[in-house]
Amino acid sequence: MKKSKFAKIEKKWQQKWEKGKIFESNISKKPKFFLTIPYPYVNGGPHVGHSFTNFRGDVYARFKRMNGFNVLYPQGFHATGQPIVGAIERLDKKDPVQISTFKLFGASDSDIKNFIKHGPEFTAKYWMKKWIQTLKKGGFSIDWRRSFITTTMTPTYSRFVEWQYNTLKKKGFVVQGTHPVIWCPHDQSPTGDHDRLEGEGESTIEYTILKFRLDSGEVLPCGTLRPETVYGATNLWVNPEVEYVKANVGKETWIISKQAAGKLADQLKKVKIIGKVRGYELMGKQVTNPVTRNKIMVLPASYVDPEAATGIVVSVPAHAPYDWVGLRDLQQNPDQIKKYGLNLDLVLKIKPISLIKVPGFGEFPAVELVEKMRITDQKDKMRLEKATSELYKAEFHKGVLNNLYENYAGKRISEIKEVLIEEFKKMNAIDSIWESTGRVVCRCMTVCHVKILENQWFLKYSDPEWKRLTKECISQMKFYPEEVRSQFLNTVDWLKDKACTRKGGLGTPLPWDRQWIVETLSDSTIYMAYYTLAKLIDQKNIPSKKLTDEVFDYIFSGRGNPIMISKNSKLSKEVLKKLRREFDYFYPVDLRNSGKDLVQHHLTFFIFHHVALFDKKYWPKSIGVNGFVNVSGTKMSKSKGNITPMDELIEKVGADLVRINVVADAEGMNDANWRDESLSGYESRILFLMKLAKDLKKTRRTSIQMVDKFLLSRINEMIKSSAGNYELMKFRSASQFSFFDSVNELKWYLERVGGIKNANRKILTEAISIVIRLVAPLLPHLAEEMNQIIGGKKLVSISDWPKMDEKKSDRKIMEMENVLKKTIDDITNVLKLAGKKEKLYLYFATDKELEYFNQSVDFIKKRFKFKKVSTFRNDDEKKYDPQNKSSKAKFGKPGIFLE
RNA sequence: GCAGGGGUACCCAAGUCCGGUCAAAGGGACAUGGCUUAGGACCAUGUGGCUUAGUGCCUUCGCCGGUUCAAAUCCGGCCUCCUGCACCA
Repeated sequence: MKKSKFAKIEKKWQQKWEKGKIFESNISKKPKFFLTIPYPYVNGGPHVGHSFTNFRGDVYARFKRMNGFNVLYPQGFHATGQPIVGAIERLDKKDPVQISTFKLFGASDSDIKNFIKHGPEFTAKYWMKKWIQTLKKGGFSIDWRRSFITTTMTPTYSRFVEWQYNTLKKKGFVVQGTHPVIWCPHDQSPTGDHDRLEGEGESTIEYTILKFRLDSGEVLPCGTLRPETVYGATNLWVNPEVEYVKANVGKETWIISKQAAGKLADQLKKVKIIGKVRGYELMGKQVTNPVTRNKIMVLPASYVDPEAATGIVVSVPAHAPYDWVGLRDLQQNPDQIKKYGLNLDLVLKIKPISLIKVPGFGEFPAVELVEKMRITDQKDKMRLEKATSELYKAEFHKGVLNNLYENYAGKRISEIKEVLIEEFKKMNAIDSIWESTGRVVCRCMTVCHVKILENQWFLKYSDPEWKRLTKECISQMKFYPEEVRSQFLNTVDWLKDKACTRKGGLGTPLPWDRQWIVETLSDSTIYMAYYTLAKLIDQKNIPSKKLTDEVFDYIFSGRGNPIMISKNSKLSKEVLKKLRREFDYFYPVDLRNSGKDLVQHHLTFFIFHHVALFDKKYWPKSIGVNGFVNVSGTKMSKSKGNITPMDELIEKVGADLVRINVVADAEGMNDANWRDESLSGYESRILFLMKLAKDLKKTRRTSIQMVDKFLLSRINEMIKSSAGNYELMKFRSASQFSFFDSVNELKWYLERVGGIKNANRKILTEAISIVIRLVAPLLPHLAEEMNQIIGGKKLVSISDWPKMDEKKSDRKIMEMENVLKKTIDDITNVLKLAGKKEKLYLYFATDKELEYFNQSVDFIKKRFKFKKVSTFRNDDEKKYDPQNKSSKAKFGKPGIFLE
């Protein structure tokens, strides 16, 4: 692989930075600025996808450092939970995808053997080292003394998590409860989106069970999402080919599919199977409708799926396309009726019962829709599904109940559904069963169902007071871009209680119930506070057992008696006070930057936990959010094989080019796009600046001209516009001003003065030195290099941001230069229309323009290769003006005559 | 389904909050000319249409409609793309 031409330069400056310890941040008199980005999960190395968030963090850190802040920019590493454990399991099974992913990031065969041999913690630490190597190569301005890896691998950090949860529990924000989850009966664990072979995005939903009863007292429970249609039930459907079971459910005996029995057993019901019933045995039996008390019949339907709900279905043919088609099929098939020994007359007598009036439909919407869509039989599942969802939606939102409902006639379904369910409950007519919204298959190939977990621990995000505090914090925060604020507020509103513990994977056990481990998103909400302590904890080699809850309470709040606490914890009073001082100096978090996908969970949790655990003065100050990184316009993913490791990229094109190519590509919530073809544009401009810096010694002129003042004016403008955009994390705009516009101004200046020799050394040096500092956050290594070339002694990384000098920013000169540029455009235009000319005559309306242009005659002459250029006031009597062009002259627009 | 953010010329993208100065910054890409032994790099010009000695006009900013002397920008409706939706990092 070809190495970047900047590699040597970058290495050189990285070493100087490290030697000078300039990014190590200690308590000082300067104002501090504390920023963090999420710690990466270490089951692989960094790739371009990480680069956006990471580099944005570093650019901002560098910008703030140059603006007089004592910047703390630390970096930790994350290894809580299942993924790294899963990765090792896959390696063990020789999974080629996992092996190639690790190899992509630079692991060798022997590394991989070691991963399997030494397990997840070893592997996580291996990748942490890789990350640090790459970040150093990228020139990140991180204080490495504060790094750590979660959670139990750093016992002191684990202790910190324990303090966090003990405290949350004391405040009532951690509670125990039950909760439905999608569950794999084989793995005996919840099946999250990422663990699914099939059914990503499916969630849990509660079906109502309508308890129809046989005369014998046994229950035929029907699962439905529309219990309100029970009034229109004409029959039940049972699949004659399926073997059902008879089971004691609570105090009743239910006939249900075998699968349903399994589900109910996982849903807090006592289920005991006591026998079997063949579907066909139920045909023709009479059951009593639990609400209307009407008697209806059990009929056969092949579409009834034993996997779905109870495996028994209530038929409402007027409003359910499936039911109508089932009924129609049966009525047109006397053989079938005979086969199951049903009474032909009774079957033929069944008619749909109309319940709901929907605009656009008559009495029996399902019948109409089936005919309209030409659904031929119950095997036509595609069209039946479509008809069902269409009709259900229409009826739910626009449907109105008819007179069958007595008290509720005329009401909309959407407003009456819950009321009816309550009523049915009181009648002991219903029960419920949980289902997933669609089929979910676990990675282990097992079909999943819903389990109701008991004794799960929850973070009580639903707590109104907690929500209120969080919103109060949000209202005081800054957001970059400001648009995400409403997203945070919305998230706070809809956030419900969240399970915060798990049974498997790496992590910190819940201190009071150690069978549970604090789950990853829940142990990573306030760890920024740990950065402020990490350095001292390492240096003083403080054991975790000395970090008692009392100690943490004192450090984070300042409350408590240090002498007593020191005595109890055996932590020296001096160290205790030092820890407190570190925290108090660096906290709060001034900026947290992250990808936009984290807004709805991590970043919101981050705020929740801070307001719960810390005093107001330690609440976070701002959040920055950015988009993702696409590669050449397509989303990055393992399956597309377009994951580009950051390391490789830095080797190939250099850290600064990678940095600017990502960071300056998009701002706001937009996704950045890695494009190789953009690199040459950056590179050629960088090389131009480098050459200019080297060429400074060739400058000869000492007099000051208008052009010089113009250059300084423009560069001064750039200071302001760059800074404003850097401040708002709008790095694309910042690069526009600091880099592209500045380079264009410098190029224009060189052309105006007629080459480097005719440039004014003092002016040009000043301009370049400003530009170097303006681009330094984006191109830190190359800025250092250029600064050295022009004789700068101090490291740019810790230099002051250039000051905007109002006196040097001369509006009038910029206006004049604009007149000149416009005039040049006009001359170009005329030449194009009129053909080649040799002499130019310009007529000005003001002396000022005349004077300005007189200093630029050589430039104009050279540019158009004129033999002669003459300038006049428009009222000059001695002027040469055969076509009276001087009459066209206005301020800002001189008259032009060419011949 | 719920919530949030988008759709601007060949491509990326600024402009939208605070209507006119917007045929619409900047960057790519392409074309022509210059420079060069050649290639690259660099410089100039051009990239909706017609017109013109430096001008003027018409059409254009997802689609349809509205407000206004005036709309990429304000209002209403529609189409469409992206992100998240929980025990998963």
